[in-house]
Amino acid sequence: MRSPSGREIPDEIDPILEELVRGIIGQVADKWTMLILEVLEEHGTLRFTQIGKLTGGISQKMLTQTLRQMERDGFVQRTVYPVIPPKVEYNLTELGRSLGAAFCAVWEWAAARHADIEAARKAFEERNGKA
Amino acid sequence: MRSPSGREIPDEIDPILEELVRGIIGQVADKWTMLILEVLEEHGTLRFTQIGKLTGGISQKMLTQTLRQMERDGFVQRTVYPVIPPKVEYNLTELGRSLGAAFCAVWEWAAARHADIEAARKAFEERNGKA
DNA sequence: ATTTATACGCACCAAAAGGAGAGTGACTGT
DNA sequence: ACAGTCACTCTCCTTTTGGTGCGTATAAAT
Repeated sequence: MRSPSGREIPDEIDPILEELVRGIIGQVADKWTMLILEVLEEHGTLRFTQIGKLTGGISQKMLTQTLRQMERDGFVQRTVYPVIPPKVEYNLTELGRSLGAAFCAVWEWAAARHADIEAARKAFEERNGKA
Repeated sequence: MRSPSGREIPDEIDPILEELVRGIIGQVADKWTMLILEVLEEHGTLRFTQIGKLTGGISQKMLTQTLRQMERDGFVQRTVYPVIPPKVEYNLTELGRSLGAAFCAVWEWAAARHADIEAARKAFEERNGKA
């Protein structure tokens, strides 16, 4: 089967896989996850507070939560040094890096097409905003 | 600048573009948006209630809301036939189809790597679940 | 006269997400 | 003795999200 655009669309999608994939995308597309992914890609290995500063505006709660999720999913590696005061380092795993690479396409699409989207929004407003 | 993975990372990202792109991805990665994108790709032109049935489990409120958003952003075209009872048809625009294509990479990544993710989750549970 | 069908809008409510700020444990520097 | 550091955790509190059910217009069908 082919879509009107001509590109291939899987005929039947395994619903279990679909559910799982959707879940993953949902998490990954999360605001903080993407930001953290970016800063870790740029800076390599970082510790907790550094990530917090570099992402900017994230609360400690969200930082911990997001980092835990990413660790759980195998995107980041968490290294604890048993010193005092505590020291914990975070860095991307290969899986995490491959995720960033996969999302690059969406990034590029959004960068290439955002003008079209904004134009569509303007047109929409004009049609429905004041009418 | 290059990431440890060797793939190119944009050096400086325009924060305005970044914000916009993040917003778009956030919306698009939404559960219902993705589902509707899929059914419209598969079935071409559909009307309101048909989309509701095919997506399965969506409330009318969310269906309307998501569809409006997609129309606003230029992903779907909405055609109203002034008949009674009302008839409204929806179909993807070229922009909508290109969006689906862009997300394909993420889909494929998730499909290819979901086993790794599940393994990571299991390992994580074993480390932290009972310990 | 009443029911049915369609594509919604609106008001209300429950659940979830997320922010703010205080507390913790143990050592180190003053 | 006492404040400072780090990586959290815990408890409120507010905001957001999403579901449910009701209302609506109008013509055709019963």
